[in-house]
Order: sequence, then structure tokens, then C-alpha cells
Amino acid sequence: MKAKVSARGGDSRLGVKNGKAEKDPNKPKRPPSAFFVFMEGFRKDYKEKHPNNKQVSVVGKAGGEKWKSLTDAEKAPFVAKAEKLKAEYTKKIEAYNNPQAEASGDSEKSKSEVNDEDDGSEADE
DNA sequence: CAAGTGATTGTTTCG
DNA sequence: CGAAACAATCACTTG
Repeated sequence: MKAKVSARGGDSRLGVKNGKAEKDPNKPKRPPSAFFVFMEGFRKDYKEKHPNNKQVSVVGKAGGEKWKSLTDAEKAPFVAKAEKLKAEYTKKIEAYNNPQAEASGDSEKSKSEVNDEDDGSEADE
């Protein structure tokens, strides 16, 4: 039974796509929630355990159930990741609202082009 | 052949 | 405050 209170079911998406959907190439997509981040790895692991069942729906159910089984501490790393993604998303939104918010003047992106991964990407451990 | 659906929860966003 | 919508993903289903 689908306990969906909302209309997320199948028709909502189609209903939205009525007529013309102007897609803004600049418009960033929403950041994946902690659940999706968790699922990214979960799906991969699930494939190994269930190479016969690859359907997302199946993994989704298993993942959802497992997800609820996790505690905040376990979800912490996922939430932290999602939080960071959200922060970047907000920045992109700003860029979307202000596409011309660049530092005028010298833009000689000379040195910082090759490698600028500051902001410790791996700062969690 | 191509597009749509189904299923999961979380974040997003408007009224 | 709340509800509707959408985010990834991929076998399956239908046109």
C-alpha cells in the first residue's frame, strides 16, 4: 500500500510538465539530501549483495529501512556531507540570481586554475 | 526506440 | 506552519 499522503505518486511529475517547461541551464539542481548521500554508497553495496536485484525501488526500500535504523551518529557523516552540499548549492543559487557577480578587473586566472582544491575536501577525518 | 514509472527520504520553496 | 515538488537511480513498462 502506498502510504503517500502527498501526490508524489506518479502523476505529480507529469502534471507539472504541462505545456512547456523552461529549463534554465543556470538553475542548479537541489542538493542530494543525507539520505541520498547515504544511498550513493548503499546502492553500490547492495549491488554486491544482490547482484540479481538491481532495481532502485528494491534498493530504495532496503535503504530506507536501513536508513531509519541508523542513528544520528551514523547519519552524522551523511548529514555533514549533505550540509556541505547545501552550502554550495546556496552559493550556486546566488550565482544564479547574480550571474554577473564576478570580480571585475584582472581576471587572469593564471595560477589558480590548475589546482586549487583548498578547503580541505577531505577534512572530515 | 524513447519516455515514463516506481520507491526511498530529505531538502527546497512558496503561500 | 504545511504541503506539494523535486533530488538520483535503473530495471521494468508502455506507447
